[in-house]
Amino acid sequence: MNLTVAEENYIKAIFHLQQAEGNVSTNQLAASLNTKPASVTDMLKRLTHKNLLNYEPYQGVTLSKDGKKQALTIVRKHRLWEFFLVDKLQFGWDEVHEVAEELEHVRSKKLVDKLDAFLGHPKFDPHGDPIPDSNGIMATIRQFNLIDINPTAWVEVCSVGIQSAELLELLRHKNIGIGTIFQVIRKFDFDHSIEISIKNSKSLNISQQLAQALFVKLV
Amino acid sequence: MNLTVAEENYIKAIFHLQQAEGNVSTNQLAASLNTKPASVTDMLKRLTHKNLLNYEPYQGVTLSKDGKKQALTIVRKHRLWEFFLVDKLQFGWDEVHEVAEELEHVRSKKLVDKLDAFLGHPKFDPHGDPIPDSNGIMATIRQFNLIDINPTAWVEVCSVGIQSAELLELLRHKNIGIGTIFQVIRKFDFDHSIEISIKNSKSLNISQQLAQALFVKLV
DNA sequence: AATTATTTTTAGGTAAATCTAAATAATTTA
DNA sequence: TAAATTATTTAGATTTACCTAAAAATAATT
Ligand SMILES: [Mn+2]
Ligand SMILES: [Mn+2]
Ligand SMILES: [Mn+2]
Ligand SMILES: [Mn+2]
Repeated sequence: MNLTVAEENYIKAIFHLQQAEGNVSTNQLAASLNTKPASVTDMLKRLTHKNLLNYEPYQGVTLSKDGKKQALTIVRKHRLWEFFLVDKLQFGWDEVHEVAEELEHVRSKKLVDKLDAFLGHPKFDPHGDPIPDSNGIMATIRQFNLIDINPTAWVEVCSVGIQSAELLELLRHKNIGIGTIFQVIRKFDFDHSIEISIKNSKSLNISQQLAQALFVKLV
Repeated sequence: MNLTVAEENYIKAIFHLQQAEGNVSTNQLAASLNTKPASVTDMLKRLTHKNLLNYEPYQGVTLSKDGKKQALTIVRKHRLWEFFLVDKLQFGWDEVHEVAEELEHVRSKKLVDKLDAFLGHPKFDPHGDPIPDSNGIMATIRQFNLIDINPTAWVEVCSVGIQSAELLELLRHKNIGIGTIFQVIRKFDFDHSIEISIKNSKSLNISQQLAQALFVKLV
């Protein structure tokens, strides 16, 4: 069953929204897709008719088993292309989302799998989000917000909460990226800033705002 | 002025058809785009209104200056992606057209130019067709059909007239590809087959059908 | 030149994906 | 719990990109 670009965008949006909050509302979808609630209702009916959603009028939606499978192949394509753009074409990770938003709709199983192999079967995209494999299975690691980590713990940066150019600029300046390993040294109550020490390197200060944008795993 | 996928496909089809025969007819376009003449007329009006065509009812169309510029950026994208698929992802050149048909519509000047650089600014696609540069300029070499070359001439294969898997299979078997250099030794009147001799290698026979599918330049 | 055949356009219609405005359902507040 | 507010759906339009059937223009044949 072949989906249109619009249908795929809806499926993907529902997938992401339901991760965070279970049942997804019409208004949430309208906001996330930059469209109007009335348009969303139309589309929900169409996707329900195609058995991709569990939809109860006025009660919001979730993806059906089929819908979830579709969503995972779109997410896989999106993240593989993002990896390609950053790793091979030298895009900054703040520039790739828009382009990947189009590339994710190119239909060719062979293309995706060959791209995956060409890239060396990456497990995470440039923002640290896991890439589903061809069976829709993706790594799930226990992530914590840096703001919640206590001193002396060693951690590895595994994703970012925001993808702005400004964040990227700051991280580059501080020499921090996905995969960087460091130890939390101290937390300051006054401004909630954090002192960290990057593996064999000098220690540096992380502001509250920055800490809130960084997700790490314990190592 | 941003074109839809359908509009881009029309512009590109007109570009290719007018190369061969000047004014392009409604029926030619309908055949080439797998659609109906009535639909073509509709679209011709829309594209004319956007100043991309010179269209005189009942007299066929050609691209305007603007239309030609648009066409060249689409052709550039199509051929760069084909090169990418064959050179980096190991597709056979009979498999790439369909996928490139979708990839060519991804809108990002930056993407195209970075892809071009990543690929090493290739001048020809896997079928031997020239790739326009970012200004729309492409190499033009004087090509001849192998069937028209006379004995003792040295030639280099520069493109193929057909892109079938069957042709690719045969060429691989004979160890011939784009760039292969050989000498035409003899032509046989009975079956119009040709004896050729590949540079430092044994001589071999090319059937009439094969010769008609190969385009070469004199070296 | 008149007839026939072919090509192209027009007329009228459909499905997808959007919209605005109005109606209805659900939730919150007083 | 009744009224007010908010969320969602329905009704009715619009645009794009197609379609079929019929009319009109052009080209080819007697
Ligand atoms: Mn998208
Ligand atoms: Mn990402
Ligand atoms: Mn195309
Ligand atoms: Mn090609």
